[in-house]
Parts: sequence; structure tokens; C-alpha cells
Amino acid sequence: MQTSPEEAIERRSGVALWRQIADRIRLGIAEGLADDAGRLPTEMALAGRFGVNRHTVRTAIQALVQEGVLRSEQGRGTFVEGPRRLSYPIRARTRFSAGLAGQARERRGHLLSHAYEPAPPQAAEALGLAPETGILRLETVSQADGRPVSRATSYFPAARFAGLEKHFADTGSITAALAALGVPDYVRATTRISARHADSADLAHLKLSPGAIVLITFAVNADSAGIPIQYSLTRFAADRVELQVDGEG
Amino acid sequence: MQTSPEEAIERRSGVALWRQIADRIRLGIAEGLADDAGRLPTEMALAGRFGVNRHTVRTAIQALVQEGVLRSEQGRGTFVEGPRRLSYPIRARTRFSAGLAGQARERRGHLLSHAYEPAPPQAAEALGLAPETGILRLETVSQADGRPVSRATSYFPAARFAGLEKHFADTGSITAALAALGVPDYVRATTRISARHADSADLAHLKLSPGAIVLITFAVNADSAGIPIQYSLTRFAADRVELQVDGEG
DNA sequence: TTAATTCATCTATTGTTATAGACAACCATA
DNA sequence: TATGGTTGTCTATAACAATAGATGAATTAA
Repeated sequence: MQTSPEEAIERRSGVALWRQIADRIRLGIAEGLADDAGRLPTEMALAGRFGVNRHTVRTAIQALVQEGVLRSEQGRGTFVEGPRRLSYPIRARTRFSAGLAGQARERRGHLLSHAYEPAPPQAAEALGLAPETGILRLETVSQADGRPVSRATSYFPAARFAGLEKHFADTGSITAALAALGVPDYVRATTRISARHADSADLAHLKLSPGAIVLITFAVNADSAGIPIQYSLTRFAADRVELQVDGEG
Repeated sequence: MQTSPEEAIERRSGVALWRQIADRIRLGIAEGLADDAGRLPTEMALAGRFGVNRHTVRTAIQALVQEGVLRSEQGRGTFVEGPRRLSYPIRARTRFSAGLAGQARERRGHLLSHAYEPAPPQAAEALGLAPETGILRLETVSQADGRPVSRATSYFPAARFAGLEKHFADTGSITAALAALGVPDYVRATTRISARHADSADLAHLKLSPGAIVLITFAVNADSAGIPIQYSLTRFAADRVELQVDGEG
């Protein structure tokens, strides 16, 4: 609970004040920055809270309006426009679409591209394959209610999963595609999570604005016999998704 | 005069080019940007790769030198200086110090402050307490080999854990402090993970440079009977730590 | 209708960021 | 020692970011 008059804005940091403020407003919305009617504090009030000029706050607000998060109405105020952050569970048996049940009406994966190629070192190691073994690489984007929430690069052993991309393109679901190839169940073996600024590919595919943050997960999934079947690198839009790790539950 | 950049950088994004490049270099080091001797490509080469002026690359490198990640030697080149990223496991029974075994020689938590006060709404809800119930709040920083890796705000029911702060101050370990108060074992019930830019408190306590990213976890721990005993908000320095989520193992 | 509140727009000034070019200092090695 | 490659420093210019103040336009409430 921050109550200091000047709230955490860094100057000469290489990150423009308006962007820092935009990020804080975006995050603050989830924590009740706006009132019950979805109205934000006035520009002057925000300027005072962050210790900056009103014009700087306006630049931040304009960026969020551009992004679809806010809407300004002359004489009335500035209002929250966009949806809240989705909570994406990470558990042994959680699937993307199952995990978001109840939070979004429609969700689906889209196939951007696929390739059969030698496994890069990281993927070979994660899947327990000899270096250069043939793998199938899928580049996908997942959306919830039409909003892109994550993009993934997935590697599968080519020998076992040839044709997987067709099933994925049809169903929009990795789970369904694997089931069609005789893997009715699989578990999440390990996941590593980090974060960085979005790169230009993230910006394009996730429709982010420059400076946004992405959560990165490296995950290995295994079949019921414990054999690794999928290695994936997923980038989540950090302002649309949070990752939820549940205990043995 | 500009050659075609191989790795695109976002302009007019509110994030200065030198900071974007610093972030990319920091992350790139983990992926083999430097050669076997730890030497980075030359300033001119990096400028070409990112499509910016050499001076802009220099500003980025200077920031990383300041941060302790790089070291420049006139006439020779620029070299990697800092340690690698720690992998912090999140599992039902993982403790901070146990999880980092083998990755760092010395690790310890430090108590910044503590307070007995009414529970804020989020904490009360997470711990299953009535609003305003008395809680103990600890502000702590955890270090590995003298480098701060995370800072946490933890809430405990005051009635049950009075005096916990003394045990923590003595031992530098929440696990040991809880054990001293009759909780020999506990499990991680749920964890939510998100990310944002570091705020000024993060910068100060984690010794980060402006613009750095922090991973945020909201976690609830429960005793062996399933009763919530701790609600914590932890900020990890994203360039020093990655979170690892293991399957049922 | 009036007054107060709030967002929108304009001008002007200053500080920070990025580019450009030139040259010095230093290092490795042929 | 001579050469080429690398980092360090300097000057200069342009674009962007932030501040400041004044005024207009739309809305709400008295």
C-alpha cells in the first residue's frame, strides 16, 4: 500500500516518464485505481500522485487510449475500457483452453507457421533427443475473445508427431491435435518462467504497444509414460495475463 | 548512414534505444552472445546488429558496466563480468534457501521492517481471516552470495505468530522461524505470477538499475492441516532469477 | 443559467536521447 | 616497430520528452 506523495517514477532511466506512468496505470486498474463507475482520477490528480506535469500524464493516457485500455471523455473524465487480466493456471494437467474456462467466452490457437527441421540444441536437450534429430516446430498464437494473449514456439519429435500441424490447424488446440495422434493425456513436466520487454515479433503477433512486457515460459510436457513430447517457449502479454501456480491441489 | 538492422529495435516507444539494447545484451549473454572468453562483439558490430549509432551502444554498455554485468577494456574489447541467472524452483515444498542449493554459496534473508497492524483486504482474504484482523507484516530482502535477488512483503496471522520477526531476524529464514513457532512443515497452496517494471523501492532494495523488470509472485502457504499461514508478495529481479515450476515430482 | 470541473489544444522553453564525425589511447600481433 | 582493430573522448546537431502557462470546449451540478 503506497501512500508516499510521489509514487515510484524514475527519471533519466531510459524509460520515458509517460511510459512508466502508462504502465502503472495499466497495472493499477486491476487494483482499484478506478472507481466503481470505471472512472480514473483526474489528470491533475494523477499528475500530483506521480509528481509530474499534467501533460506527461496526458501522454500516458493517450497511449493507453490508443491501446484500447482507456477512453477519455471531455468534461467527464477518463474511463477504463478494456477487459481485466486473465489468470492462466500452470499445473501438471492444465491445458490452455481448459484453464481459461469461465474467464473468456471464446479461445483458440492459430497456426502461424510450421517447419520440419533439425532440433536446435536447447530443444534436443529438453526432449531427450540426439542433437540434430528431426523435429516439428510450430509457431502459434493463442487468443481469448479475439485478443491475443500468448504466442508460442513448440517443438515435437518429428518421427512421432508427423502431421500434427494439420490437426492443430483444424482444431486450434494442441491437446486435441495430440489426442488425434494417439496421445490422449500428457502432463507438464517442468516450466521455467522469466520476463523481458516485448521484441518486435511479440509486438506484431500479440498486438502490443512498444515497451510492453512479456512473461516467458519454457515448458516440457511428457506423455503418461513420462516420455517428453513437447518443448515450448511461450510469450504471454504481461498486461493481459498472469500465471497462476497451484499447489498439489 | 545506416545498414539494415538484423535485430529490430522499437523507436518512439517511450523506452530509450540504449535501454532496449542494454536489456537485449543482458538477456543475450545467457544465450551465447559472448564468445568462449566472455568477449562481446565490438561496439561497431553491435551498432550494426541493432541498427543504431555506435554511441547509442556505448550508452547501453555503460549502463551494464555500472550494473556490474560487463567490463570494458580499452583496446581489447568488452567482457562479461557478472554471474548467471539463478533458477528459483516453485513447488509445493520448495523453500527459498533449499531451492538454490548448488547455485550460490551463501544465501540469507534480511529483515527490513516489521509491523503488527490490521490486515489489508487482499491479505485477509488470502489468509481466510475476517477483515481488519491483526496480522504481522514482514518486509524482507533475500540475497544469494551477497547479491539481492528478491524482496518480499509477508503477512502472518498475528495471533498465531507473534514474535516471528525475532526468529526470522536471528535465522534469516522463514522456514526456521516458523519451525521455532511450532510449524515444522508447510506447503505452497497457490502462486500467481506477473511482471512489471521495477519501482523505486525495488530499485533501492534489489540494487537494480532504472528500467529493470521484476517478476511478481503472490503466494499463499498453508500448514500441514491446510490452514493458510502466510500470504506473501515477492518481487524477483528478473535479470538475476528465473522461476522454475516443476511437475508433480 | 451560472459556476465549477474536466479534458483538449496551443505556444514556448529546457533537458534528455540519438546521430554524426573526428581523433586519441590502448592492445595484440605480424 | 608498424599496423589494424578496439575502446575512450570530444564537438555538434537534430529529434524527442518534459515542463509551464494560457485558453477553449464539453459536461455536471448548484
